[in-house]
Amino acid sequence: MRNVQPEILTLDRVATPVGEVLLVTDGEGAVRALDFADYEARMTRLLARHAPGAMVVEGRAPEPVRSAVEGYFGGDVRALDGLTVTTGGTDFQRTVWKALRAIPAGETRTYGQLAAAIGSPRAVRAAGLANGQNPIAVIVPCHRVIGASGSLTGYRW
Amino acid sequence: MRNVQPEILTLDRVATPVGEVLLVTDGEGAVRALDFADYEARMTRLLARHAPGAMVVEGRAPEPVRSAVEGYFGGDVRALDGLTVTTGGTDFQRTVWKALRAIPAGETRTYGQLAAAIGSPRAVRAAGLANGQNPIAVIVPCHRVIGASGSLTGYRW
DNA sequence: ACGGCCATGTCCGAAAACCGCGAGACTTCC
DNA sequence: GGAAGTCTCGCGGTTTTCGGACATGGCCGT
Repeated sequence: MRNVQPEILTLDRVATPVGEVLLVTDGEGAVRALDFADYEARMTRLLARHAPGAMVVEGRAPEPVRSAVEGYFGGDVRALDGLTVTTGGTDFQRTVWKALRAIPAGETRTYGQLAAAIGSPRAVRAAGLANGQNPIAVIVPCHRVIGASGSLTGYRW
Repeated sequence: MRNVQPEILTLDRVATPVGEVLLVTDGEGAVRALDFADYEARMTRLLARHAPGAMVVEGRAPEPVRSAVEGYFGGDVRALDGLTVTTGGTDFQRTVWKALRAIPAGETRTYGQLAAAIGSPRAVRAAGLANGQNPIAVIVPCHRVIGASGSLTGYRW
């Protein structure tokens, strides 16, 4: 094989007040990955896992997506809500991420609440893990989840 | 992910004097897999390994390929020589299969000769295994390889 | 002559480790 | 006595590692 033409992903670099972000979109305008430039290695690793064999080329993201990202960092916390995201991962992971996006901006949840929301109240730790595998930082708000005591618990990046 | 549009493969069923054969071709007319209908499960498994995510639809293979297969089973042992095949697998496996196709019709080789031909004289057993992973029966003549003593050794199907 | 051992590359299944947690028991300090 | 901090253990899904098995053949020691 290996003549199967790989999927083409576009990597854009968007300047924001808090630093440069990397924005990866696919041919259909869906966001595939996003992270701060400082964590490029991490993002690349996650992307490789979720889109094996994809070819990443530098380029400009579709305008609506680009505007949304700029708008968010410009102060409009809801600017990202309308974006479509496409992720790989297992069913469990996608379920977790979907639940994450349902958290309104400004609110927080504990890992326990998150686990309960996806129907597996005891899969607390697993939910935390899935949280960390999320390739789309910021849009999928992994930062809105805190420990039961209100602490940050981890978040090592 | 999983909205990556999958590659489309065509599965044709060709009647021959010795039974029905399954013939899988891709959009470029290359043979991707071939086996007798009795071993459909095995072929599907190998295909899944070598072309992950591909979608298989029933249909008619390109006419030149179809004719070649019919011609071979009709008695023309060289009818398959001109076909192009496309396989997945590791480098080692592809090397083995390429060496296999180089064996003229009617001749045989031992596993040792086969291993020597690909430059790893001691990888005898590995060569045998690679032989079994071959998704394209008949065209890639796994049946022209015998044990050093002239026995059939395995070939459990 | 005969039997046993080892090399070689890959796949597969099982098992264990890994984690961005939380509850409950226990200790410590007022 | 009570409140707050600490330790231990189990939760569940995913990833990684490891140990076999396999379509054999040559070499070495008996």
